[in-house]
Amino acid sequence: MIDPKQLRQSAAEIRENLARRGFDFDTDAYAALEEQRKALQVETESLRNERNSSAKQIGKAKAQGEDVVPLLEAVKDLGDRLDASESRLEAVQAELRKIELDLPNLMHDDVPDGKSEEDNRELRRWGELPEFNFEPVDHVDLGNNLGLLDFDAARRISGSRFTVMHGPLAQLQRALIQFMLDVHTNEHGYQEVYVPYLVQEQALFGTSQLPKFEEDLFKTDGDTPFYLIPTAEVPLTNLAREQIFEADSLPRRYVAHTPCFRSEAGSYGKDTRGMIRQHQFEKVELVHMVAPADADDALELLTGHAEQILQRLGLAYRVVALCAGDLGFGSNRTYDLEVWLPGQKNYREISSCSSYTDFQSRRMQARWRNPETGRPELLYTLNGSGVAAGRALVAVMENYQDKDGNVRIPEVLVPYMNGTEVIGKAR
RNA sequence: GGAGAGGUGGCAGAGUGGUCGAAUGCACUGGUCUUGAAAACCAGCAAGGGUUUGUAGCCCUUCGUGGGUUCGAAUCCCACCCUCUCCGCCA
Repeated sequence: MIDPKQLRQSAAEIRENLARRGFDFDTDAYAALEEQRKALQVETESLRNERNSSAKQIGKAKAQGEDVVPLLEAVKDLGDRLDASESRLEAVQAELRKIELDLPNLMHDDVPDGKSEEDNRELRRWGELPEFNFEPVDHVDLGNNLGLLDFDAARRISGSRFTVMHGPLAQLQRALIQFMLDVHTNEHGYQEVYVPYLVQEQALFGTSQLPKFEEDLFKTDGDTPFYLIPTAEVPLTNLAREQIFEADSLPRRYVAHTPCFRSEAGSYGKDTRGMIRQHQFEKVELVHMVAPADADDALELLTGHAEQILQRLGLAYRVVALCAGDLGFGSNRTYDLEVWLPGQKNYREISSCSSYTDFQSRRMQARWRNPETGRPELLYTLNGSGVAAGRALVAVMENYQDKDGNVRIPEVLVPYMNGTEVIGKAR
């Protein structure tokens, strides 16, 4: 959520900033509502003030044994006037809130112009593209041939966009997760956290998946429904909900491995082959909570931590800065890591690292105590995949295949595979 | 699932209809004292929002959550949520 105060004071600049995303902010409608809000709020609060002071007067009079009947007479209709004023105020506030919750975040000045993915700016590449003296196949063919990837079974159990993996392949994904967690906790200074996979509405409001993107989420039945987390960003970032952190406890860096659940509504026909886009996938997520002045550095650091994983796995990738049109709803700035997939002869997103400024923390009331002012102020949040385990598995399979259809294990993972160096055909 | 107890400020803990945003203690911050520290003493110390040039002043809201009674609710009534203890069940 954008600061409502800023929304009132600099509506024109905000509209321009959001227009770069292709978002049309109707400032006139907002200003009109805001004018009503102000009048109604002033009126409501002064009525409440009146009520409070007369109640005190009555109390005082009663204590002194005076006749309170005339005083009661004077406040007879106050309650009704207050009720009317309150309900009009609430209606206007609800409309304002609806607009505010629908507004995407302001963008960083460095976000490149552009409408779609094609306009993203490539920042750098790392690694040599692997060369094969045979025609490399994709992970689906590899997995099928090895007898370790079973989309048929997954379809019988759960339908499309699910995967069943067997033996060493299942183990390889676990090895990847374990490796990533070890690097981030032992070398990058993250605290590992175990979090709930089912969360309530307010958590998703906090990180801004709700109210706008409900159709992307799986939801349970019941009076107080749960949502399955689409990313560990939700529970991790909400650790700061309604908290005030001391300055010396920042930055806070958290890492969690969780499964992620996404309905993928609206992506019918996209990435239907293989396990690139699934309803359920494993991810290692990184979250930073920082003082505002440190946010720019934190994004570089966070991205670097995710890059470390790909580098140690020996996977070629590139880093792109998302353009205005491709930027996520709540993001102020995003770097995507795209890994090279020989099976697709293309770079595919494997990590997305975003800075949210105070967009999420305002919704969560996540604060820190600024020593310069002595007051609680909103902290800044960042998150990024470090990295998506399902896609990392795909990348390892495709990049490390040989002409016989075996998959070599990257050196750093061998210890996590009990010494196994190659995955061959199952017998 | 059954029985009981309870949810108040950073923590502990008073408060059962009226000047209560809330006693007291601890913690914390500043000061006095001291060579320094401790102790003692003095003072300060919740959050959100509105108005406003204002981190000044004034005002509103908040005692688990939501409703109700009342001129007035932390306090009374109703519903819900959560925590703890015991019993049952259970990975």
